Amino acid sequence: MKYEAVTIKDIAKELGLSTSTVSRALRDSYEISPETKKMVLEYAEKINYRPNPIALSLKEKRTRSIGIVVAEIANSFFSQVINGIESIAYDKGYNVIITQSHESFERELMNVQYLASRSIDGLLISPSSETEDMSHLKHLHERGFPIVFFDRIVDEIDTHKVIVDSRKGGYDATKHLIESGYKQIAALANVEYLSISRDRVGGYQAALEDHNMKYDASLVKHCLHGGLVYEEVEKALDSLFKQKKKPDAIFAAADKLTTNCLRYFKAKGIRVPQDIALIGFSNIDLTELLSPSLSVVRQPAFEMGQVATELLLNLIESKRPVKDFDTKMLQPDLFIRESTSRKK
Amino acid sequence: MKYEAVTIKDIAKELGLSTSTVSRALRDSYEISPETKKMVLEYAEKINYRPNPIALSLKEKRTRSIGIVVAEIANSFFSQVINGIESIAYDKGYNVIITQSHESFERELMNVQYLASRSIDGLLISPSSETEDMSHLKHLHERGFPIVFFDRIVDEIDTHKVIVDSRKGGYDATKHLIESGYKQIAALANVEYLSISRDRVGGYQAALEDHNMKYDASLVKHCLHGGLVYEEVEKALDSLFKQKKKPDAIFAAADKLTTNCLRYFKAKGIRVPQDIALIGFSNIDLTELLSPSLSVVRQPAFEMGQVATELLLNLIESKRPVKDFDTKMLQPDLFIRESTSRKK
DNA sequence: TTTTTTTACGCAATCGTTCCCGGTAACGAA
DNA sequence: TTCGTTACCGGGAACGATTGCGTAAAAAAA
Repeated sequence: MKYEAVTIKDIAKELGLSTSTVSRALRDSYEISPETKKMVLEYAEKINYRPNPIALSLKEKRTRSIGIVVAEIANSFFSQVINGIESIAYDKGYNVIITQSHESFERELMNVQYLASRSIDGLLISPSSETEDMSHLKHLHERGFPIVFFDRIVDEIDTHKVIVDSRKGGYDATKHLIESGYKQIAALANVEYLSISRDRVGGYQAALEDHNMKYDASLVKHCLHGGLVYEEVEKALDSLFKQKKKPDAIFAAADKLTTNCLRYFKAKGIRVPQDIALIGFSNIDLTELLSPSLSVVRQPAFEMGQVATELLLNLIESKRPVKDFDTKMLQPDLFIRESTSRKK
Repeated sequence: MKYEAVTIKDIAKELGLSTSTVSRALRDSYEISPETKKMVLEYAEKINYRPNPIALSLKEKRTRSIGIVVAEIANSFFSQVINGIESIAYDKGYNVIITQSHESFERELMNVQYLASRSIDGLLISPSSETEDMSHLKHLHERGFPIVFFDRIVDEIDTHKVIVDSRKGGYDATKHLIESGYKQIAALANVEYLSISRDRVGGYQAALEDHNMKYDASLVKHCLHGGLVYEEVEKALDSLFKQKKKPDAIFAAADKLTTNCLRYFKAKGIRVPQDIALIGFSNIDLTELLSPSLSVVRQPAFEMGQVATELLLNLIESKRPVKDFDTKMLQPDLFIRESTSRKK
């Protein structure tokens, strides 16, 4: 079924004018007489004329739309980021195209390829946990395509980046556990090569050392899909609990890891915080309704989306190639609730 | 900063061919000699040529992309629907553009206008709770623009629709409350003119009557934004608890209503299910981790997205105007947990 | 050898819009 | 009368890709 829209030609034909005149009348050019303008404008209104953005894009070599690649929109953190992105983009007249990698490198590649082949003016991306090879993004960046990274960043590509002080988040969470009396603190993180994993675990390690507690690598487990699949969390926790010195607290360094820990404890009849304490990165807005209510490190997701978008639009609208790039760092918030009550 | 992509012209110039020849070589036309083909293909590969989808769209009058309008992607139900949509769309080579109305009519209008002005081939929409006037969609539909409604449908527009048997969902939830011994069952719903509200409350009413319990309109409250803002839920519950016959159970007819009820009870120190039972429509995957774990009516969101997309693609790819429209009805699932334990 | 067919490619129109050049009236001034 | 100005408007190229049609050269058939 084809849908035929009205074009500038239809107006020109009906009114006995040329397309140039109609175009100019619609754009309120000084070269067109007031009467002609009025006539064109009224007729355009009458037949509900809308300029074809596709044709405009072709001519202007810009689409006034930006692309987003996130792991999962179902993840509260990402949906909050997206809301932040939208809030700025719409203000500036940009449209937003959202795609999901589902933590798959292949999907990410597909999405980036599609988006980049001229249907967007710039890209906001938080790479999938599977993504080690960055050449797809590197190529684009080298050819001057505007890219801004948020949350998960890549050292080898020099462009604007927006991150949360993950190290501080990990540090504060761990410090809180230590000060609440926990002694065997395990950490659960996303894959190692991901920037946020390194930093969050780095903060965890620093907090331990600052409090004269030994860092034990066997207490740190990594999950390939960031907890997206329950089984990987189950496996990690199983192995933790099989060790001779069982953990009495867990620091989970990602949203899905945190909730899947809780799911695991519930399934196994392990009580939180009596048997084990739990704190994690999470942006879900139900953490205080959980059983027990969850202590979390919360990221300023909405703000992150806003900042990233502003940076990207700067890149897009800059006249000259940008060579100086910023990395903005936002601060996480620590929320203390029942899941890390002081150890008795 | 402008990003210059490689075009077919660059290849033609470099190889001393015409653009037609290059185009045909790339599309593997029989009219081109094997040697020329090889040469073109290799050079295209070398400079990483990608056809410009904008130019193709202009010529073919189709963009191979579909638009989505939902209230909130942060809502689990919608993000699951979107995943269902994507799963089908990508298989068929369609791209997906997601927009959010945030339950605002104005935002919905903006999004639909943008999407429809020729940048998408079809529309999947679940109108905002504020939307009473459907003329923006009606106009499009009358001009043959493919639209499929899901979840929230509109009687006055005759096109494909995908819904969940909301009446059955409301009926089953209410029946479960009755059979668990609750006597004063209140209902909290989205705005009245929304199809799903009518049906869910309709099911609630039918269940009461089938069990010889009087339907009391004062026990049914509506929230303009479907519980998106906590205050409207607070107000509705306040007024319910001020009545002389206080409810001993609540049936919440939307995701946000359900969780905000829980939030309210927690804030007021009202125990669930001892003081009041709670059951609601919800698609969040944390309901069993809540305190108490939540009895819910769950909708087959992913499947709904798949079915809606299949219907839409049928419309788009149909040669002749479609006059016969389907309304597919999917079945909800009832999950019984602690929040509706039998009354003592 | 001549005619026909096949092969392999180029020309130009097309999609909807903008914008650089022109062009032509009308009018006033010289 | 003639030139210059201003006010309006149209022709046509351009953006990138596809495609119907035309055609030269080569190959095959007569």
